[in-house]
Amino acid sequence: MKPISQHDIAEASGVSASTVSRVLTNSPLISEATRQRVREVMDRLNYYPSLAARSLVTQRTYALGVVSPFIADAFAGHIFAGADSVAAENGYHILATFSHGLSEEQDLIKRFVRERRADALIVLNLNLPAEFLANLARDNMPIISVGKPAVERGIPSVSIANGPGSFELMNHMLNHGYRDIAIFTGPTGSHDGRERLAACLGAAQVAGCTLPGDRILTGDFSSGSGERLMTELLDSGKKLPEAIVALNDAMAIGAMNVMHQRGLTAPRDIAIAGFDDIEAVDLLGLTTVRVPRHMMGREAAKLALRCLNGEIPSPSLSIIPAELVIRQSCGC
Amino acid sequence: MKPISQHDIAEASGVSASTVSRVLTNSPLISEATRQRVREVMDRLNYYPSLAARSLVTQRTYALGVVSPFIADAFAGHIFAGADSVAAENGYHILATFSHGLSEEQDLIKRFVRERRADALIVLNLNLPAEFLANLARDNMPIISVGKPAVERGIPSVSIANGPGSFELMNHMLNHGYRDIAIFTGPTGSHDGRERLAACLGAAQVAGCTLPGDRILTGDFSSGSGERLMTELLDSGKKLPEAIVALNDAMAIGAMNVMHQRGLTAPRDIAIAGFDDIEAVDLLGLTTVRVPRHMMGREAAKLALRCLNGEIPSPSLSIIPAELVIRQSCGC
DNA sequence: CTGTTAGCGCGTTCAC
DNA sequence: GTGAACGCGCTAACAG
Repeated sequence: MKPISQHDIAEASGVSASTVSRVLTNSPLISEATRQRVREVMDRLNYYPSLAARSLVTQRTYALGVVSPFIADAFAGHIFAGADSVAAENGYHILATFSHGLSEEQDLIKRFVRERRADALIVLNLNLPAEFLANLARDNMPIISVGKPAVERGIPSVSIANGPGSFELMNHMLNHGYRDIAIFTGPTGSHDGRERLAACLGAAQVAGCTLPGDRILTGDFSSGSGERLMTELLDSGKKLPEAIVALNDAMAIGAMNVMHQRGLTAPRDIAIAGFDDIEAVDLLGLTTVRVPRHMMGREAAKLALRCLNGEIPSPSLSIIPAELVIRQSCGC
Repeated sequence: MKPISQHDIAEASGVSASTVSRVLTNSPLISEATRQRVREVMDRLNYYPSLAARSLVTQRTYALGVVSPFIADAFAGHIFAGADSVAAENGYHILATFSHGLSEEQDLIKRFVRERRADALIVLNLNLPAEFLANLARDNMPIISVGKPAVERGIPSVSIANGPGSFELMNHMLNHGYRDIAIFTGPTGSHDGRERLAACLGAAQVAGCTLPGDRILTGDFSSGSGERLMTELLDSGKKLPEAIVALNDAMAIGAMNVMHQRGLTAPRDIAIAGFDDIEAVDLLGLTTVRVPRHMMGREAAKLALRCLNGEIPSPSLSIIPAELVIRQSCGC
């Protein structure tokens, strides 16, 4: 069954194809009467314009490409959902792709661009070489970074308020009266990790509490490293800290697992907090800082859409507030 | 900067546009020599054919629509990733959308179909009225169901081997020597819940172990209901079961939380197992059954692609094996 | 094997 | 206000 075309509508309503096109594009040069009539016929025949044909002439696909590193699929789901929600509000769709490694990512993007599959790109954990990005710019393809800010490279970005979030979290722990606090950090290369650590240290300092160097333990954001760090702490024979602030939830969970195995519980024996608010931690009662992934997706899509309207001076940074989520593990 | 077109390639390589088209579509009616030459020019000029133009004539978009209920975004991420992996292998892309409620879902799908945004549809938790599906069929849009099988409605489906998975899990618990086992079930309406329960009961029976009615506790797949059920068990004053089989992980986690609060640990005090293998449970050491979401996505995309090649007799069911994942909570 | 011709379904001039 | 003619970039006959 062949789909109905503009031409069919034209015939059925006794006008020309261009008139139908005009009502489709909401052209003002149309009498209300014919507009009504044509609209009716379109409804009755259940007509939608062919995107391919429209794209061909407008050079727009009404799709936003979202490319995510393969690992991040759970994380990505929320970003997609957020982006999709604003996309849908604007007649757009989300073209989702996962990349396995940097070089494949570049190929994917190149295809998106050259095939004109999408009007703009949203890239998670953007990590592309500068010259590659320059080429994209030449192709007139707006690109948005989610997660790691890339504003200095002229790319509108949306990222999390790591600083304020960590500061607030740390403050909360300090307000509980804890003074001997250990911090489980992320890998040294991590942008998020650095920001979070700095803010935690800052909060401690403001509270007149200086953390000795051996209370800053370097992990890698994996739950395994959380387990390792906690084990070291317990096996060191030294005095245990009153509280632990893990710079992400996975490490916090790892730490809690070890505690659990040793018959310790949070916050009774050691208070603990994390960062991210991944699904699991609600169930564990972990106090943490929420990274609103859905909203990040929304924000990214908004930026993308704005770029498409030429509204945005390329460099622009949108910081999503991170909300302290208080559960029981902190001692509350 | 205007994108290069087929025409540009034709000029640059001294042939006609159709020749370029032929090498693009891998037509055999081309001399190896010119093919090489044209290919070279395409590479050099970094040319990719415009999808819109191609779609317009071939009536194919090379996109697979995936629509997921909004709630399932974490779950959906893995399905997307899986579907995308086979899509990519075939030059396809994934158009992802989230629906909020059934009526919006229908609207979304209708647009997909009429605008010809996608060549086939993959629907998660398909729950569409029969007449609606009939219309889709009239529009020649293949549709695949993921999760709930809908084969009886003539729709190719991919779902999980709930039965075998649960049977194996239950067997494992029985092999541990547990005879007094409580089961936390899903909501009565749930397809998955029913299948899992039946298999558990079957396994018990085979082992010559009959579970009394008060050992079948009705939950709703939420962690809250797991907590509630466990609390009831503990507060009942009656003898505790040796083991608990929760028909999904969320309930198992809820139950573990309550145990934890009461100073009990699994498997020491009560052994426990779940179903799904969501991210959280690895960290908790929960024995469970893995639902391979990535593979389900792959399978769905394969089915969709096959439909597009006319290879599939509409009704077809693809059951993804569910793998027992043994951790510590069962007593191992 | 290759070039020429004709649309695919739509938006956009330009006349009327 | 409305219709006719043209072109977006590509594939698919039809000739040669």
